[in-house]
This record gives sequence, C-alpha cells and structure tokens, in this order.
Amino acid sequence: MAGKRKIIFHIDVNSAYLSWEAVDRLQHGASLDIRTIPAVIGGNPEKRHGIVLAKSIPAKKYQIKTGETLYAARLKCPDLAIFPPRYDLYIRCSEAMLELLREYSPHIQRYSIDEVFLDYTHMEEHFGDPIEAAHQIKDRIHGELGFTVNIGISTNKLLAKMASDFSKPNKVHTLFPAEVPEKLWPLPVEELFMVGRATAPKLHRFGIYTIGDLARADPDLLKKRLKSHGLLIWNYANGREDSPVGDLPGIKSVGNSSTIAFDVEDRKTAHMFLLSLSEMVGMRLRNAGYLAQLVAVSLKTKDFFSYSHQRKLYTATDATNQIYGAAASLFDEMWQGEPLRAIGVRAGALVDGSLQQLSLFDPGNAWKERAMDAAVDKIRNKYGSNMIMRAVFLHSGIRPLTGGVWEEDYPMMSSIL
DNA sequence: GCTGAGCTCAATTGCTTGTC
DNA sequence: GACAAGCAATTGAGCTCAGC
Repeated sequence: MAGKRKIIFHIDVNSAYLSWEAVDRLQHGASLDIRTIPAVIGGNPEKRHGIVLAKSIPAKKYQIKTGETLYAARLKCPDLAIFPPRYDLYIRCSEAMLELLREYSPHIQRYSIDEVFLDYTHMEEHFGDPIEAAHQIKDRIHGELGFTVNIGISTNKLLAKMASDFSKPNKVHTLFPAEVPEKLWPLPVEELFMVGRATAPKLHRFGIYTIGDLARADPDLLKKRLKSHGLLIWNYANGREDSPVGDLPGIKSVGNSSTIAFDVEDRKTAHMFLLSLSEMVGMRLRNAGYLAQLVAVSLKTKDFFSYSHQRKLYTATDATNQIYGAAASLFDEMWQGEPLRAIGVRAGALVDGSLQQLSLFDPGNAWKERAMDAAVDKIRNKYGSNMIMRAVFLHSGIRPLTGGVWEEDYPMMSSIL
C-alpha cells in the first residue's frame, strides 16, 4: 500500500563512466577542463593515482590502475597527457550529492564516498512513485552535478544495493522481494554481498554456484560449515535484511599498522613509527567521535614472528600524545632489541567521545592537547594530511601519518550494512 | 601485447583463548 | 570476571602467468 511499505534507495556513483564521459567530451573538442573532473581517483584515495588521456588510445587503455603503470605508459607513449587527480573535488561532489538527496528524505546513510542509502519510506506522499522519484534524482544529479549514478530500489538495504549493481551506467533498477527469484537467484553466488573470494570456493565445494542455490540450501548445514557467516549469506540470498538506514553500529576498535621497508633496529626509529601510527589512530578516533580505554601495540620481527601487548588506560582518550605515550611504554616493555619489520598500534574498548571523564591526576594539559589535536585535524581535513606535521618527522624519511585510512568522514565500504 | 584468473601479502578488526 | 595476548577471517592491492 502506497506510503506504508518500506522503500530504500541505494545510490551508487558511476565513477568510471564519469571518467570515460569526460574523456569523450574532451576528445570531441568540448571546452572541458579535465582538471575539474572529480572522478579521477583511480580507486585509491591515499595513493591518488592519476589518469592518462590521449586521442589515439582506445578507452579500455585508460583503465590504468597504478601510478607505476601510468608513468611507464607515458614513457612508452610521450603523447600521453597525465593530469593530477582531484580527490578534494571528488569529496565536494559527494557532499553536493548528499545535499541534493537530503531534499528527498531526512534518513540518509553515507556508506562510502560514492554510495548512499536513502530511506524513501513515507516519502511517496511528497515526491510520488519511488521509481519516478529515483529517475528524477538520477537525472538531477546528472544535470546539476555532472556525473551519473545507478539507483537500486527495494524494501531493504541489501536488495537495494544488489539492484544498483545491475547494468550500468545511469540506470534505475528495482529488486523487490517478489522479483528475487527472477532477478537475483540466477546470478553467480560470488556476486552476492558478503560472498568474497574466501567464501565462494567453500560454497562451490558444497555444489552452490548461484545465489538461488544458496537460497535453497540447508541453513543448518551452512551454519555448521560456515558458522554465523553461513546463516548471514543464506538470509541475504533469500533477500532478508532489516538494518535501518542510519549510522553504522559502533566500531569496537581502531588500529593502524605498517610493514616497514627496512629493519627497525633502534628504539628512536621505532618510537617515530609508533608516533606516526598513533597520529593516525588518534585522528580516526576523533573523527569517529570515540575515546579509547585500551591501547595495544603489535610487532612483527624480520623472521615474521608476531607478538603484541596491550594496556588498559586510567581514563579514556582520543589524544595523540596519550595514545603514543601508552604505545611507547608498551613497546619499551616488550621489545628485546630484535630487528622489526612491522609495527601496529590499536585503540580498543571504545566509548562515546561525548562522555569524556577527566582524570583526577590530569596535570591540566588535557584541554590544551584536545584543542591542539582539533586544530591539527581541521587543517589536515581541509588541506591534506601532509600540510602539517611534527618537526621530528622533517627529513626523517618517515611519514607523519601512517595507516591506510584517513578520510574517516568518508568511510571505506564496510562489510556492515 | 592485452586480459583476466589466480595467487600472495598487507591491513584491519572481531573473536577466542589463556592467565590471574 | 577482567584483562592480556594472539588467532582468524575478510577485503583490497599488486604481481604473475596462461590463453587469446
């Protein structure tokens, strides 16, 4: 019945197609400044790969994924033009899309920088039929923001996401529960969300090759063989998923680690890596609004022997200096001087950042540290992670921030819907 | 030379086990 | 039961190689 059934949209930016379209426009003589194209990200925001454009190269060749290949390609073909990526612009485009989507529903969940869930339930009375509204959203994004999206429509997030992955670009697809046997079940089982390269071969061994095979499988057997994951994907194959559109459930820990290109054999260098990792962990905690009550350090020797130590903190914190202090202390306790190849820092036992309790033993610097961290975060979020760094990292060859995730406001896709 | 499959490694984080 | 230590499972990226 209109206005009562649950309706979820999954909006997925067609990044690749945006690039090809930009290339197309350029090649046809349009007055387009390629430096304004936001999709030139190569899939990896941290490495910020570029893109190659040349009139004589067929479109498929633009799918260069690594910087090395890109520059190697230029060596082979001097006519290639290489443009720097504009990830900051990509973020602004993502923000603009979110603003547009908020006109259609207050219930929005950003799933990654280019994927958004929108709860359209009860919105039919304002914006009409969901399929027509989805077409309107898709066309407005193309017309007003200049890129294309796929929109999947269903009654839950899982099916909406699966629907948006159907043929691209610039399409609207539905995948309502009644359509599951026809549209979802014939697909290969590895196309189901949460069936990756580890799970798919296991399912193949049970004779499960399509999503339909999985949906019809014995859930008890799946649970026995694949534990809770087996039951989860069985429910997904049957189109069952009921998480609300909104914030992700609370994370349990935040950690960063790094394998180092050389053996770390002295305490000073190790401490610098710990500080670099602590900077990243602290920044991620602050951006996510959490405080950590526990800090853990993990080490891997050059013989690939791993060990770790952790410690409960007197007071929960998100301050870089406090995380680093605990990490350095743990490191000093556990390290016996053996050459190290990997170092990790992890913050656990997380609590809500708005409930910070000051320690009776606090010397009074906590508020100063928080203000300093906040100022540094602001600069890094606005101008980039390397715009400000501790002097100790100057000319050290060690990055001031170590770890794979830093755009916490634009979360990487997670396995959690 | 290009493409895609398959493999390995790194990174991350939840879960389990051991200890006090 | 709380805490500490380590394992397990997953994904993504990069590399290699066979087939075309």
